[in-house]
Amino acid sequence: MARAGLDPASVTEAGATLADELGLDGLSMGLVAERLGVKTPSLYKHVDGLADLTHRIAVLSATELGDALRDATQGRSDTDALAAAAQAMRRYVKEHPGRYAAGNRARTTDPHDPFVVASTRLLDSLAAVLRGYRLEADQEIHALRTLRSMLHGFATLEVADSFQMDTDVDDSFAWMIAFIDQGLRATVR
Amino acid sequence: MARAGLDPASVTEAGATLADELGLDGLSMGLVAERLGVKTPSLYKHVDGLADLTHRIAVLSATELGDALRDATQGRSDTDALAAAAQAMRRYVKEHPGRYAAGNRARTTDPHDPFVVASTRLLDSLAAVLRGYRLEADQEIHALRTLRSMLHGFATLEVADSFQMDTDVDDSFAWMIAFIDQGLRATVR
DNA sequence: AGTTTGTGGCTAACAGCATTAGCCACTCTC
DNA sequence: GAGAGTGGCTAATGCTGTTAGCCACAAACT
Repeated sequence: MARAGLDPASVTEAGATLADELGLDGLSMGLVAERLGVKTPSLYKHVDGLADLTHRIAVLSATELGDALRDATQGRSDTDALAAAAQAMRRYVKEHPGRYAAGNRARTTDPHDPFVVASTRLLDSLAAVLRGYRLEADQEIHALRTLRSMLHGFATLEVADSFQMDTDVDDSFAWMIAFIDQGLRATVR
Repeated sequence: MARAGLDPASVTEAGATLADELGLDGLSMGLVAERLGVKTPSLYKHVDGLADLTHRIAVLSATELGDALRDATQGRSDTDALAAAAQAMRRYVKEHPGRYAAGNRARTTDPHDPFVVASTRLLDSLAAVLRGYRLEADQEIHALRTLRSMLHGFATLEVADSFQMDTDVDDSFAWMIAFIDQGLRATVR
């Protein structure tokens, strides 16, 4: 049999793409194998089963999203940085719902887990945006959690098709960003 | 064989409880049957398979959460109502993560689906809270989506154990509620 | 009370998926 | 060119969801 030239990264990438297309629940070892032109058991030479594959997708997702946030906020500050970060996050979740879902499913106890590293980097990018608002030090964590909750909540509700009404979702998102921007400005220092 | 006295509601309840205990992904027909003291195929006399069971749990969840919001906001207004609704939602998701997850997974096209009815009622309760802030009519939907995103985002991140740092999560939640309260007050009318 | 009918259990069987064991050919190295 | 390791494969197992078909009980009707 001709070698297929697979490795953990290519298997993960194929799995991530499939998860985006079918939803994370639709992901299966069989489909990944088929997509790679290989029989299912062959995947086990590169990846330690479906749980491991899912976790690798989570790491990929956190890394990619962290990069997207970094790129988006590069050279911007305050309101601009906030808007750019928010849009970047929303777009990433819309384009890669399966990957993002994998990231949310990830549970980890090990602090050396690459997922922890990647999501810490991701959170740092969001925290950097907030720094432009010069909040009190002890309020920063609360603001970070609030911002993250909003963005995460909005994006997941949107990809789950949970917004009824036909009012434009883009408008709502813009409104929400303006809302948090103004709120942060008004927060006592 | 002595009859077990099951019906769709009791099967759904058992499934919901199991989903809360094990996570929605841990839910299986076999476990539900075992918990009810019955063999797996018997469940199919009451429920149309795992997908149907999950959907019924989603309806249950939306209904219960709607009731909780209604109860919590009863007789309160403005800031009090907002805080009560927010706490009620957070508590529900913490106590019933599996049910709530089922509600988020629910996809539906049919407008007569009881899930649509229940979640509309739920959203109405949140909208009622906002009415106390006397926003412009065309801003209400945006504010509703923002509020919902925040609450949904915070609660799901919390039950997914996604908040690192050991800063008190209760404090962050209170901060977030105060944030949105002040923001809504400051919104131009 | 006896008969009848429908319902809600059951066992048996099957299909799909993840996973493991064990084999074998190709490829890279010396 | 010989040898070792790697990465495919087939075969087999176990678990889960689901369907088919049987049979006993309970309620309803005569």
